[in-house]
Amino acid sequence: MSRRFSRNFYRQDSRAVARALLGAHLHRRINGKTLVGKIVETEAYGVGDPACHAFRGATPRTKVLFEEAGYSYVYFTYGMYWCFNVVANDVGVGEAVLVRAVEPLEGIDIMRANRPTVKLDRDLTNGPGKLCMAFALDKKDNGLDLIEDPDLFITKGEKMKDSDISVSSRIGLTVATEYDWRYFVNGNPFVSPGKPSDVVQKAKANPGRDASKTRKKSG
DNA sequence: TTGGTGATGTTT
DNA sequence: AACATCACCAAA
Repeated sequence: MSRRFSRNFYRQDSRAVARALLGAHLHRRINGKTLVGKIVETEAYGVGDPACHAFRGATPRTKVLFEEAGYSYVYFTYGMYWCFNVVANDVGVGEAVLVRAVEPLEGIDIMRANRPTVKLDRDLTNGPGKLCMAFALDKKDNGLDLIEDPDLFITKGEKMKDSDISVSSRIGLTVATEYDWRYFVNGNPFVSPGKPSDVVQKAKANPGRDASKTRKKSG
C-alpha cells in the first residue's frame, strides 16, 4: 500500500509535479466504495503561461490556485464537463497540474455505472472530463486538501522511468502551444485520444452565416 | 480510423 | 466570445 505525497512534493514547479504524478494512484471513496486509477496523462499550467487559469490573477474561480499546494482545483468547462487539477508550487504562485487520464485499477464497476453509455473500458477515463464523470468529481470536490482528505487523495503508486514517458504540447489550447507541458505514459491505452494543440485546427470561419457581417478588427 | 459538429453554460 | 471537452455521425 503506497503512501500519499507530502505537501512539499506539491510545492514544486508544476512541470515537475506533472511529470512525477505519472504512475501515481488517484483514490476516491464514494458511498462506501473505493475507486482507484493510475495516472497516465497530465498537463502542467504555470507562471507566465497564458493558458493557465491563474494568468490574469485571482478571481472567485481561481483563488484556490494561489493558495496552498496539494489542494484540488475542479472547474466547470464547455457548459457540461468538469476538470480535475492539483494545485502546485508555493502559496501566492498560481500553478496547477491537470490530470487528463487514468487507467482504472479498482472500482471499474462503479465507473461503468457512472458512465452508462460507454462501451469499452478504455473510454471510461481517457480524458479529463471523462475521468471526472467516472470518479463523480465535480464542484463539491473543489478546494479539498489531498494531503488530508479521507475521500479524495493521491498515493505514490509506481515510479515511471523517463524512457516510459513522452511529452507534447497540451491538448485543446489555442494559445501557448509552444510549451511541451503534456506528459503521458508511452503506449498506455488509457491515454486520451486528443491531438496536441499545435496541430488542432482553428475554429471554422462559419461562412454560411453572417457572411455579410465581416468582423473588422479596427473599424 | 479520421475528421467535422452540436450541445451546453460559466467566465471575462 | 472564448472555452484545459465529449459523443455522435459520416466518409473512406
